[in-house]
Amino acid sequence: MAQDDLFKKVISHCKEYGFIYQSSEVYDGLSAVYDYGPYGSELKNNLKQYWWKSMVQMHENIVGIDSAIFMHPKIWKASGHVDAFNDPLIDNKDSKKRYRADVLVENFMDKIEVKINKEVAKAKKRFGDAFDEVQFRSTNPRVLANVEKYNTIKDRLADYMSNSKLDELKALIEELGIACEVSGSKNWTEVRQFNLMFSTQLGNIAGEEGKLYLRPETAQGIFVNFLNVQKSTRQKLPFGIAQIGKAFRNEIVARQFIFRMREFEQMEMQFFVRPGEEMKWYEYWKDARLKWHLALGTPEENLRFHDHDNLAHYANAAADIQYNFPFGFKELEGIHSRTDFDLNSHQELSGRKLQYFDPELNENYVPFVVETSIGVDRMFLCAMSNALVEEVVPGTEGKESTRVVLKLHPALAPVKCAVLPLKRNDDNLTGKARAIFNKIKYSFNAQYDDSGSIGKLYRRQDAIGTPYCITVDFETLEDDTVTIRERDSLAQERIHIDKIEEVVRQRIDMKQLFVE
RNA sequence: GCGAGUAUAGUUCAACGGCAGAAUGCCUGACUUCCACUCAGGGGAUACCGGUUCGAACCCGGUUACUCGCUCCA
Repeated sequence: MAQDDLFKKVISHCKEYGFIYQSSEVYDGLSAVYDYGPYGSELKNNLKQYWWKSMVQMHENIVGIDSAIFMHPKIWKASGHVDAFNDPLIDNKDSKKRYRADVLVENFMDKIEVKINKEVAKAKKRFGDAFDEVQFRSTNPRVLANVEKYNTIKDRLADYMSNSKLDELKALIEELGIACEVSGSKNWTEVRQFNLMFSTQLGNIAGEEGKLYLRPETAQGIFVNFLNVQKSTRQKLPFGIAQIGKAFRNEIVARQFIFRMREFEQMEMQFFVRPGEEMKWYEYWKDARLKWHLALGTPEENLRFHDHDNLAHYANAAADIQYNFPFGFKELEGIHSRTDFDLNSHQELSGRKLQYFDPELNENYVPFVVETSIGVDRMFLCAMSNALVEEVVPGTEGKESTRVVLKLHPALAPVKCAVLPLKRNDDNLTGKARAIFNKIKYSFNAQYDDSGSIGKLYRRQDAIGTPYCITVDFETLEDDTVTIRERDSLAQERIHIDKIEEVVRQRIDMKQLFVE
């Protein structure tokens, strides 16, 4: 399948088979918000369960929490989200290129600086050894004028930025005659503020609300609970705290289906380590997280590491695990060495000590943090893009037919097993099949279906990724055996009714993902 | 957010400014001994709001959503 073709097919398959719907569709939808349907929520839950098991249950030194979405507003001050994600943006109407307004001004200031230095260099050449640079800088009228200009701009920019004077920022850009690099024109839109965080209010009396943010990441809920968790679970460093939860971000451009949504779900783990040991653990988690993806059967060639060049304000090393989505290699998961930035900030702003007493070193310190952070929805999209296949299979009377099949790992599949009567108009067969379904439904998610020919029923189950189909035929009525059909190989095996639960349970067991 | 394009049954596509149709899927029944069989019947759509016109799915304006470009990230 061609790549962009695949993307369209994934989206329509998700809708058609009840995995994902556009939010508020009857009202024409809500931009960049999606709802998970019956099979989608099963798959999503299975992904979360796989992550939780592998992180929390498989590590004695990792525990899980579930912190609230609402948090004290100061948390976002401390984390840097209030300041770092409030970029003033401006568009050039001719080139359609978008810039950060403050960066435009800063670039202009850089040019002035270059001019000054050129002037100095020129004079140096002219005067030779006798040149006194300090004196020249403090007396040359052209240099002085430019320094004056530079400082004025710097002060004004600082004023406009810290006081959100967007109109004046635009006026400054026009006054300086800054032109777009691409179009060369000075045809600018208004400067607009980009707010990363959604705000809401606490308190139910109008006018008395306190401003509150919906969390833009789950990590801060872990940081502010660091000591609570450490003390109540008696953990010693290194140890980790994991959390799965919703986060909210206003995106400038939110697109590409569920890849970038305004409301999304994160699976994050913050691993607290002794300062100086963070790079060792950073490498450890990079490796561990890649293995997690490979265990699911995600092809190695579709996964790669991508090291960040521009580090976020809190990190000293950062890498992405990228997946080859239908629209190219994009970030699926991030592994960040977050230093002690977050705990330190919270310690400063709250005035509470957030330190660990290390009995080995006999000293207190603020731990360093290595974070693994993966988007559930991106993982969902990865699993779906990876699994959706169209293939030619032998059909009736030797004719070939195509089938659409979701080759999800059995442990992730929304429905584990379908029970299908070979003929639907025979009460003995349907009755027997229903009885089998009613027996196995307690063990795992199963389905009963008799509304079509056996071939059609198989195809339906293929389309939602059901790994096993139990077919009840006339032989079943005689000796209580059924055929169990495997989704990917189409192989059929005859087993006794009493063995169904055991056989299926063993093949869908998540345990097999943890065996090295 | 800006620009360009798109919007008709669940899906894929038709319909001159003049009765909105097909295929497929779905539901019901019949038939069928292992990979979308066949037959009969049924339900189902012009994204939304307004304008032009005797008459609008079709022309015009606006809104919304989606796709593609420009930025950021899980």
